Amino acid sequence: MPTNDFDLEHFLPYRISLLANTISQGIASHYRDEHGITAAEWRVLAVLGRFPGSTASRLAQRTAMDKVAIHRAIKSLLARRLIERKTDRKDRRRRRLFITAPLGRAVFDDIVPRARRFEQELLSALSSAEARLLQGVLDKLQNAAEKSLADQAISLSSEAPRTGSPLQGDEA
Amino acid sequence: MPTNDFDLEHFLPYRISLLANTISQGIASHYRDEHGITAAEWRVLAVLGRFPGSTASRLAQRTAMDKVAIHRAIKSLLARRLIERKTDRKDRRRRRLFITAPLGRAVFDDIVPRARRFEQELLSALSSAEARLLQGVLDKLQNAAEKSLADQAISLSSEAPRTGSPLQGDEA
DNA sequence: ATATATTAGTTACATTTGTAACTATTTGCA
DNA sequence: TGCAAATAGTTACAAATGTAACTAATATAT
Repeated sequence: MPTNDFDLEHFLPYRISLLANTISQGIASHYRDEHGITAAEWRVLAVLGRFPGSTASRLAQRTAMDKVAIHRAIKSLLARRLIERKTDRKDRRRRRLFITAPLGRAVFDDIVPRARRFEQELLSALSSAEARLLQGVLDKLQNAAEKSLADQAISLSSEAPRTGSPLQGDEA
Repeated sequence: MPTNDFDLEHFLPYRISLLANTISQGIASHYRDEHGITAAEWRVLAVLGRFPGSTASRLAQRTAMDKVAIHRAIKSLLARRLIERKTDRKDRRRRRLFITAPLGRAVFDDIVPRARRFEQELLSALSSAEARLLQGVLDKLQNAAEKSLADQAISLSSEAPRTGSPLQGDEA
């Protein structure tokens, strides 16, 4: 029996990918228009605002971007003097990053409220019940997706199957 | 007052983008491993399974991909003889596309159940109440995101502001 | 103490993706 | 009719992204 009744428009992975696409377009223009900031750069700034002195690899963990993407974002932010870099004296491989005093801070303080407003625009489309459930739903979907991904990785590799969880958490 | 309390991990656009990323990795490997199919190619197949004889531009509408992305997917599927192409006699610009009889169909019939299974893995992580709300939530978020995007476009252009809805629907 | 492995960060290259220009065909209309 | 505008599809080029190899510094183990 051939399967003709598959409907892309209601297929959950497609819906989510579409939504993420539309959102990232929206958010990209929010950031870009005023300050020429990409989404990746914005992520770096956001984490540095919260965790000043983070290293590139710490940023990679916290943003789920790989280290090359982080590197590029950092490079561009450094060039525009929105962040600065200090080599750690204990471990000279590490370079700690900080938002610069007047310049980077100004951009950051301008963008954060915009980001919040955009998020509010999205959330205000939902009923309060829906909004309340959303974070939990996203958590669960994220975990399920990661789990499925990990299971596949196991079934494909002839290596010894992993016992633990797929994504090890950060420190503290 | 500087804004230091912005938290990327709970920022809705980030969460959704992260989820979409993880899902698309998962789904990409689902498709790719057996048949060497990309997500774009899968979307084309999915629509052609439902609407045989669609043209490239119709596919672009139905998959929210632009015509160049569609073109590339089609090209690759043609090369592997998973789809075939017939020039419309009424309008010779149009080339109607069809999944090929044994080959394309076999791939399609193999992938659809996998896709469904993956979707089920995701949905089964949710409570029935959450699952029930999800489609509606995604619809609302999608509309809100599109609306915000459209509003921005208006505020940026010096053109006459649009009156209608941002995305015109399909025929039928 | 020294060789080996690991980690941080960077660079180089290949692949993918997006943007714009182009051809062929059809449509609208003076 | 015939000429401008629109549409379908394609191609060419530029920008973004991913993969792998590399350097420097530190940690580990003998």
